[in-house]
Amino acid sequence: MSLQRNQDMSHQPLYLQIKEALKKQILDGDYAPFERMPSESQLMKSFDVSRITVRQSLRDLHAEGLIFTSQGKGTFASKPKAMQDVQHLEGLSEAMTPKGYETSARLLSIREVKPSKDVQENLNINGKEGAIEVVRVRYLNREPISVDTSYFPIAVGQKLFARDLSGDIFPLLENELRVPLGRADVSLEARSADSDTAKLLDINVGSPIMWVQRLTHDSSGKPVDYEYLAFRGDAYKYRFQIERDPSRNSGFNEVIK
Amino acid sequence: MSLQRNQDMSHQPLYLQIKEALKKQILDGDYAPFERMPSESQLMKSFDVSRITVRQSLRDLHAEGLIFTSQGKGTFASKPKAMQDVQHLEGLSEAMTPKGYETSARLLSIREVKPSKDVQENLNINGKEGAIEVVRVRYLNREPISVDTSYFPIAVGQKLFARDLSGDIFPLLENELRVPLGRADVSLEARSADSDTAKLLDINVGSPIMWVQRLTHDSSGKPVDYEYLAFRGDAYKYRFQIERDPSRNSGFNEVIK
DNA sequence: TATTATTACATGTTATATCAAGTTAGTTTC
DNA sequence: GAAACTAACTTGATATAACATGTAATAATA
Repeated sequence: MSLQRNQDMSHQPLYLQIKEALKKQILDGDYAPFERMPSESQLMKSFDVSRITVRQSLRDLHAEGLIFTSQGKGTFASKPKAMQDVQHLEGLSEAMTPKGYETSARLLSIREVKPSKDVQENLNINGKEGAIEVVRVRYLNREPISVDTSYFPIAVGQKLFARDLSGDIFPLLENELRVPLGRADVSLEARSADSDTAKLLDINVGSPIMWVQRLTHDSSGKPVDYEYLAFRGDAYKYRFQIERDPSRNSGFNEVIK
Repeated sequence: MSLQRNQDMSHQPLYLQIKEALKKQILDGDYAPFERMPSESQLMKSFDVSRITVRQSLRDLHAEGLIFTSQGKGTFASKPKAMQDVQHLEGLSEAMTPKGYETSARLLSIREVKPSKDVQENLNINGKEGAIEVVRVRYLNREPISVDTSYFPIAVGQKLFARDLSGDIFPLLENELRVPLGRADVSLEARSADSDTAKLLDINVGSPIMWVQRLTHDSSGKPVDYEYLAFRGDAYKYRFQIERDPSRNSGFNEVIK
């Protein structure tokens, strides 16, 4: 296994490279659920790194739930997480498209920018690469309801310059640019509108807005779109259903033995 | 600072002892949010351990969201945000406890009331029946983060009078009152704090709050708890993942983006 | 044969030591 | 005075080393 070592720029830490390599193997099914993985000393040899570096990789994988360890026994691939149902999606789309209303978008700007720390971390790019920023205002029945600020990696984002961005970007990505979309991480919080946002949304400064951060990945798990969505508080409601988790178990050590 | 070292049995690893000591300091408010904490070398001296041990403690605290670091600058106490997962139905303290936060609740009132239209419809009771109203302020790390107003049908609610309501109500319902919980309907929106809420949450009137309505059913589908949760906007974040449904090309992609 | 040591190997914990890289404040230089 | 340099911090990454502790298979023993 060859790692990109510290000779020039543009390299990731060894432990991250190892983590990604192992992660890929697990996700590719090279290790079946509950199958034992190579021991730390084996990994040290095959990657030619110290134990600390190996353990740092394993710790990250553990934190992501991809592996678990058992002292004296070894390290094992986890059972892959069950897919979430799609009920959330239904709730969100329902909130977004009340029947009989039309949505549209107005493009404010599209340009290459030096990405902020937050954008860098989420898109997994370094500060030297640029990112493509797209700012739009979205309307529901002629009324502004959100300001969307999206960041794309250069490779993907450059293709957007020549496209019509007055509609939806996701179908454009999927159908025209052939970027298969996968998981998205979303967070919601209530904030106050700053003056720019307030002006665009036609509300008073300080009015409540729903602040949404969403990181969308392609089907291989690579980030393709990180965005901030500022929704007018009085025009946005997020509905969904959740199930009580009946299994309150702890730890998988029992499973092995 | 004296640590229990490896002389006999019944001791915890040094890094865990250090982690707990620092955690206590943070939760006790010895370090204000965003305040710089002692550097790694200072911690090495004061605890008389190696840097690796200190860093292991800090890594755990970081994973729990209690601190954040900035290379070259230092390590800082976080302003903790309550985060809940949408996948499962759980109360706040259930969600937060495994992440290293301390939660508590203060009971403001519990009484029988004539239910509002909204409560009647959601609990599926008529205006002649009463309902039990429980109002509480919930705290995270000693700071108020939400005002919870819950309504229960008489049958369930009466049993709550004799109970300790300073913790989470869900486990109480399930374990002590033997009410098996099932699905819940939830909605989130951003609102402004009214004067009562603002006073209880120690924020200014008009500050953004996350307004949550939640209707919880038992496992047979009968409503058992309808509640309004007013979260401080700066202390609450709702986070979840969604999967793209490959079988359907419409869905959330088109709607949102 | 059944039990007990032994041994080999697994992860867990901790120490010491470098070098890299980001930040800050002071000092020098132009 | 402003810009550049430097020194002294900070956290980040990585190597080598040792011992503790848990597990499993094998060998020795009762």
